[in-house]
Amino acid sequence: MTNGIDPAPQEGTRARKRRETLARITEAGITLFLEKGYDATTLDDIAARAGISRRNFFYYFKSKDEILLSLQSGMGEMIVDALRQQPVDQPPLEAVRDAVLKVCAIFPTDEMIAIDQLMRTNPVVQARKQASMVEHEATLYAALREKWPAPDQAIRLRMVAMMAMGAIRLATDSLHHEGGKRAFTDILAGNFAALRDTA
Amino acid sequence: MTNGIDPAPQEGTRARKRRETLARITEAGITLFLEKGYDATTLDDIAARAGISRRNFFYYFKSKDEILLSLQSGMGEMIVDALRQQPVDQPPLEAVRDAVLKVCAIFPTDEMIAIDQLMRTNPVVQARKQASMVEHEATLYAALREKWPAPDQAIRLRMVAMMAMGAIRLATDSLHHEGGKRAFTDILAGNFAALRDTA
DNA sequence: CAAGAATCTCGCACTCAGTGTAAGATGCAG
DNA sequence: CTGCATCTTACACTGAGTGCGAGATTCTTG
Repeated sequence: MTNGIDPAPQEGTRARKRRETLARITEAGITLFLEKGYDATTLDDIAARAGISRRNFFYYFKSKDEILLSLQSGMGEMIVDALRQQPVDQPPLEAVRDAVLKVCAIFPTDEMIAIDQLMRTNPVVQARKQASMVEHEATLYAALREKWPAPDQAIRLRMVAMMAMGAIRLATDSLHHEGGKRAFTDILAGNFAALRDTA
Repeated sequence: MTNGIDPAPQEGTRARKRRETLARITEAGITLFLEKGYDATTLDDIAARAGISRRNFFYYFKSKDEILLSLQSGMGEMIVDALRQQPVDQPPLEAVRDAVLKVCAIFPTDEMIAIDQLMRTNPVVQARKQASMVEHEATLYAALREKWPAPDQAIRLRMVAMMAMGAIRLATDSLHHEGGKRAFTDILAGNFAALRDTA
């Protein structure tokens, strides 16, 4: 659940203010979404609470749903970073599995459920979430190709990226339907095991 | 690319008119989208061309993007039907592969490219398309469970459904980037082969 | 430090998708 | 024929997102 708001070595006034405003908008959005629901929360509400004009909201986010989407926008890069640190002598699918498990262990399960719940209330948001998974899939595929550049591996690596992101997606789905009985990483590990046994 | 407009044994005046109006709206939409682009086409344009009021459009479609989405809404059911006719002694992934290949052979490649191109022009439409793939995935999973009801197979079958729909999605992606060099079914078959070799 | 560029902020006016309502027209079943 | 469900329309409204232009703030460079 990382947005692009965290660190900043040597940042000037401008960068600091931007970061702060971004954080204020995000917090205002999440709070109001949880309070009155996604659809019932207008951009006027969010802007007022964040202390900015409605017009200026669009200088920070392209659309209302980006507030929620930004919460998981960092995941793609995090997985890629973790993947780069895996040994090369592993089979690709196992390397990705280990990387994904490391990254997902960071996110608190209850927070994931809350955000997921929120996204399910609006079909467009839900759809964009799936689309962002597809983007992460593409990012992951690029990283896999860097690590295993042999051309005859390309199709296989594309499938690996697809399966890995699919495993994550189905794990969040199970998490939602189980309501938190099993830990996220356990479900995820089970999915990867099923993948290996299947194909 | 089947919408719910085709057959109708014993249909009354009402059902016939509804079918005709639905077809007129769809045709008006597609024509205008291809002519002026998706975003530049307003619901007023579509309604005028289809000979209905703007308000009445929403009696046939929930939203503008549903015109495009409806073009592939039948695919899930078609795959499921094809799957039911596969022999049971096959491994699940192979049964799904054969079913998918049969269904996809029906759709003309050039039409698929045209619709796909259209959808790529608008991020929300694109996102909803991915979301509809996820729905088809769920439908497929349900059908797989019917055919192989053993409880210990459940997770595996969920992965199979995910991989199959993923293979289709990545095939349309390749189709788009290659611009029609290879036939769709060839790409798809290649993807399934890569799946089997990988996991 | 001064001046100009780049970034940020706002208000206003506008387009368009989508919804609520209420009233009229048309097809259907008893 | 008559009541009921379906279809159709016009009107008014909310809210997301964009274009524009003008003012303020921060950064950069001479």
